[in-house]
Amino acid sequence: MRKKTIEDYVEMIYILQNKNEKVHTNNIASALNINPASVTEIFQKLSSHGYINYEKYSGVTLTAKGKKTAVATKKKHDTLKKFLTILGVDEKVADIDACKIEHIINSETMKRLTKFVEFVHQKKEGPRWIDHFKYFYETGEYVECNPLNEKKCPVHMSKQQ
Amino acid sequence: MRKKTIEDYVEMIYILQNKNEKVHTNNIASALNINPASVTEIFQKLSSHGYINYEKYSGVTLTAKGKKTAVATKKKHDTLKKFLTILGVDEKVADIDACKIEHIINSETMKRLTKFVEFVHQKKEGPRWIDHFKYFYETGEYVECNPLNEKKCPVHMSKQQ
DNA sequence: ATTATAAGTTAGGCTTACCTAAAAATTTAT
DNA sequence: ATAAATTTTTAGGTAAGCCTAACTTATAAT
Repeated sequence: MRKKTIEDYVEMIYILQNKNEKVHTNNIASALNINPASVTEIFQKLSSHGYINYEKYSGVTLTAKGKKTAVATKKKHDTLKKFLTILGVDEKVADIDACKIEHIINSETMKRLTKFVEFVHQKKEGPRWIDHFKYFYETGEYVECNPLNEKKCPVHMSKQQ
Repeated sequence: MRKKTIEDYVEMIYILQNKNEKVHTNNIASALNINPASVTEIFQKLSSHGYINYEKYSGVTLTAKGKKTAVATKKKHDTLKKFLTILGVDEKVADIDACKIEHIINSETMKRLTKFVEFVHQKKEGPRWIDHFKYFYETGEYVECNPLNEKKCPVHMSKQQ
């Protein structure tokens, strides 16, 4: 697997912290599939960078700074996942991709994607064009359609059975 | 800058190869902002993996395998960039992000994005909802609109002045 | 309370992707 | 055709991010 970033670890600590009070090397090690000894090193690094409170042998908790980073990262993750899901990407794949993209994406781009997700969610049933996109994706056929002849439109017909 | 992948190098060799016949260490070194000595090592690695034809002191050319990888990578890059541009991301930013995402994105996700770009480009003026998205992005206001009352719609009105 | 077990840490090692400095090969200028 | 300049390679070094094995501390069982 790819080298993990500080964000990966902080995010995972955040997730685990919401289950148990403190997070221990073994929790992280098994969650991220690395050696507990490596987690100790990572704890030392995260601590020296001010992301966590760390006392030897007693687990860690996030500092304010760490929590801020974690929340921001998780938010990016969730938004990316939603975004990919809107396009029809399988949920598991969307999750994997979100986890990679969240660390490298530019904040401007992220802002656009966030707004896009908001935009799509304005109507609870989602905009009409999404059905058209999915139809295009499945069949390769591009169908023009507007509210007037929706009844005649194969995209929406198939939905109405 | 981020660690470069094999794909980064192969892609860059491909780009430079379309200008000059052969590609030399210095070309890559200055294009990717790394030391020429490092490029020699990279050439050795790429050669041993069958991506390039490499003879000491005489530059490199892509093998069939290398070219295939390069074309595939560049295609991903271009599609990602187009995709982000559709959402309104600044061209330079889109380029930077495309260059990172192209190496990590899942092929299923890539397929969706590719289809999405095709979908949007079916109509040369682009679909109506994009204007609505951009309006939403700028103003925060979500405007419902369909072809019937387009004249009354602030999104399209502002376009018609 | 002592011992066995589990969890966490340290020390030392490996690999990768870079680097610098110096040596070797090639190209250019006279 | 030789010397000078440029390009490329080699050799050796560093930092990051992981590893294993051995040691230390903490926890649980009797």
